[in-house]
Amino acid sequence: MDEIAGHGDEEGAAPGCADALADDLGWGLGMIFRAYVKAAHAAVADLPGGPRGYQVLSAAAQGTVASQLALAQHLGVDRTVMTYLLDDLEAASLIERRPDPTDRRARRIVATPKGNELLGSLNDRLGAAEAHLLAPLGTGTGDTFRAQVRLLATRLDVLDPADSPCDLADAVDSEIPAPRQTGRSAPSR
Amino acid sequence: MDEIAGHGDEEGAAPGCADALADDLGWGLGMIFRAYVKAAHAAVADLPGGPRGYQVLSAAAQGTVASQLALAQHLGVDRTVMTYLLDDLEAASLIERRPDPTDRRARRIVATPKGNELLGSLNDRLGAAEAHLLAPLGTGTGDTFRAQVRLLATRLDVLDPADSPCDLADAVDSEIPAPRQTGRSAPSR
DNA sequence: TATTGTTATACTCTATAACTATA
DNA sequence: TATAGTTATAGAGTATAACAATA
Repeated sequence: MDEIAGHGDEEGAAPGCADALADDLGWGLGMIFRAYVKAAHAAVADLPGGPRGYQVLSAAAQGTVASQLALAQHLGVDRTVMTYLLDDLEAASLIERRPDPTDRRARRIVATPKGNELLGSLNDRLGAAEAHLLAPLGTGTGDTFRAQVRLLATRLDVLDPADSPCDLADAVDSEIPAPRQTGRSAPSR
Repeated sequence: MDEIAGHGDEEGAAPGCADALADDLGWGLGMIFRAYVKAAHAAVADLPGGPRGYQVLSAAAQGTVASQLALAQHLGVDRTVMTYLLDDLEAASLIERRPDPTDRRARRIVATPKGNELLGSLNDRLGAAEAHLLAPLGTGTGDTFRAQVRLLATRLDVLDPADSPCDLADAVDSEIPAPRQTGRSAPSR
């Protein structure tokens, strides 16, 4: 897509901090998302593809990935990006591309034993990083926040019908033609 | 920073959708953030800089922007990016760079009358877009979510002391040397 | 003819390094 | 010497278009 990602700040934070940006949902989401990506990137360390490589590996370990395209759409990336991502993960012997017996064009993505083993430690490290990120909310509110994020992410399709998140497990047993959407909001310049 | 941004999906969402990715905080945050950026981009339409241009304009309208650097750090972008951003906004007569009487190196960023006027309608449109995004949560939970996002975003500094969000208003009256942080977590490859 | 996956190319955005002027 | 702002360059990441294999 486009922007909203950067790096560090300086110090001198005030407790009150009553500026308009703090009331801006976009600013808050950007701050949190940026902090998460930073923490997640450190947590997965040398995993090919960074945090997104983890998402691919995690999905592959479930054995429900019908095709590269379905996985790419589920993660919200282009299918060409998925090719590079899988190339790196396969080169690291973490996942495998297996031919789909019902469609020789498609490739099922499965995790290797090595991939499953690594996934275990990655889950632990990412879980710790997430807990650290949500620490300011406290335990109870942190769980509430997680639930809200999950609910919101899985219900985004009611806003934009072309953006539905849950097509992974479904696409396995039901092959939907999926009309390709190409419309984009015009950029600034 | 780096990745996690893409585009559309296909349809066929199941209500249950019980896959591991939905439990992944990073996946959820990515989905929400991506949807927000998409909606915000459409809401601000032809504003130079897109959603980030709005954040700059919003901060400028407050009259508390001590310098371009302070604003850049507050928004989490590089100071070089801020130059381009302000160039475009100034060319559109939405903001002005005024010399700081106390430091002839720094530039105060203020919104022009035209910028303030535009900001009003942008606030309306963005507010509607945000409400639409949070609609699946319901009114009460939506406000709770907003509050949690705000709280989390303004308390991220307890995690990484080098990343504090509230240095905008403070930097106006107290000039802090601010040791430049250059350390970065090593990327995958 | 349409779709999956791959490859090559171009574009956008970001990061790094200079440079000027001030302090 | 250090900092604010600018500019130029290089790099990472992404999107677009073409292609081969299959449906």
